Amino acid sequence: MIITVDPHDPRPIYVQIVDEVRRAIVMGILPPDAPLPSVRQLAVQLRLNPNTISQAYRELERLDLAYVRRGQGTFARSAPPNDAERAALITDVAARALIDAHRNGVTVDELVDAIRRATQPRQDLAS
Amino acid sequence: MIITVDPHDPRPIYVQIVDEVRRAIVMGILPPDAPLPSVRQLAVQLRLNPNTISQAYRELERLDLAYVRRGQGTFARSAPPNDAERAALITDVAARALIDAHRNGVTVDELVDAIRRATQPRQDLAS
Amino acid sequence: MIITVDPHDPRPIYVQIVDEVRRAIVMGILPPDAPLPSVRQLAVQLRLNPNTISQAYRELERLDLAYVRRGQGTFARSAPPNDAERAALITDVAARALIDAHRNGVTVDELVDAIRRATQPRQDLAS
Amino acid sequence: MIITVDPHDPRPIYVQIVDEVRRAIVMGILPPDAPLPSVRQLAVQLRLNPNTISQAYRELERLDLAYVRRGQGTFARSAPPNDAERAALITDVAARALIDAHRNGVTVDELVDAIRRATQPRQDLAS
DNA sequence: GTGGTCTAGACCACG
DNA sequence: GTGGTCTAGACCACT
Repeated sequence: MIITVDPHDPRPIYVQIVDEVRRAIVMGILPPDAPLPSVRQLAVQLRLNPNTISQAYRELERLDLAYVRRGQGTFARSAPPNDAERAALITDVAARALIDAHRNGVTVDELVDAIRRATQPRQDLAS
Repeated sequence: MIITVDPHDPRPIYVQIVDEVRRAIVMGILPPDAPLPSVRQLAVQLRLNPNTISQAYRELERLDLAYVRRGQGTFARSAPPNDAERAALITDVAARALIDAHRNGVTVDELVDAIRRATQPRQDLAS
Repeated sequence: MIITVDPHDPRPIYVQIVDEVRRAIVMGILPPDAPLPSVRQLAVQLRLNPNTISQAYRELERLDLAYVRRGQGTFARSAPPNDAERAALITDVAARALIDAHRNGVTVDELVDAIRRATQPRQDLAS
Repeated sequence: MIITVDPHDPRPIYVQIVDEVRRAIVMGILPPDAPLPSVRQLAVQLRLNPNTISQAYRELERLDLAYVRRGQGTFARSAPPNDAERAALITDVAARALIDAHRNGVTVDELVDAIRRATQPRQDLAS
């Protein structure tokens, strides 16, 4: 289980951790009851204060994505969604993006182009 | 020119104002040199602290979307639709969509597909 | 609005604060949208670290009993329950106490006596 | 003698064990000098770390509810039903009820009334 | 070993 | 002024 944080990311660090772990759980990379890295271990690995990790884990518990067993650690809770749930989720994400685009006067093509550009930043520079 | 803010919106109030005005300018609703509402007038209308409006207008000036004429007020920039500004706006929208997708374990391809599907609901089946 | 904490209480301090504020809100002492004491102010008053107050307020927000307005402060949210809700609440509390008592082999009379004793600790010592 | 623990119970595991055994002893289910299950046996049965059972038994000894005979095991105290212990247990139950009531803005009188009402559902209306 | 609580103190964004 | 985030470091309870 690899978790990374980016200090240049505008999201608070603890939110970045929440998002990373959420993704791992939602996608089934972390199956139910799988142990998350311990607070201290992750703090050392990411060179962060344990409190920051703790805050992230507390948030995950609040989101019902993880649970704590005293003296044992933190564990993943929810099962990955089935195909129908996943399809609905994808549609939701797309819908939110479209609303955001529309609100800002951005066309669909511009949005898709920008997404492509952001995720395939470098083409072949050679030749 | 109608500006609204939503206290439930997670964006800071002043950012909401910036976004509203930016959109109006970028989309041509506010033509070059058109006067923006005065700080005091807008503060009364939105029931906000004038400082908040000021902060938004300062940000608009910083973004080169407006300019101040002492004693006269704030005006939309006369420059041609600011391409750089528009590009930044598009990039922002794309970035938000990508964060949302990543958060939910949705891949870029799935996101783009869903956007396309949502906006081209009907497809010509003929040759 | 008076809030007190007792270091001898086994509950964590932040939980004590949550309980005090919750009670004030639930009982209508703090009407909807009434401002809670600011984090710093309460920290000074209770001689606690602001982080501890913050943790309590975050929990209140999680419980949907308070909300935060950036730069303005924290405010009470829910309205006091009506009579029927209140009666149901009281019945629930009593039911939980009875279950607890039964589980521990404590009779109803013993429970009531102990409650009376705990809340009227000193009778007239004179005469 | 059946002992169960519930991982969802907010009480620490070892406290749950103490409470179960305490109740059995206080209520006379475990007569004086009756042997408690061995640490290892109970650990296997409850799928717990033997250290946890040990901690519970140590607490029981501290509470003067059990005693250890080296090489033989742990036994219920022979003393007459421990009045002091029982009183402490009753006080604990009452204290929990009071915290719960206070948390929910329920007064002591309301709590006692509700308890009485719940346990004396029918009342003689005759003379 | 695990997570939970608390203190002290810093810096930031917001209104 | 407000709350939010983060660091550093301490002590505690639990397994």
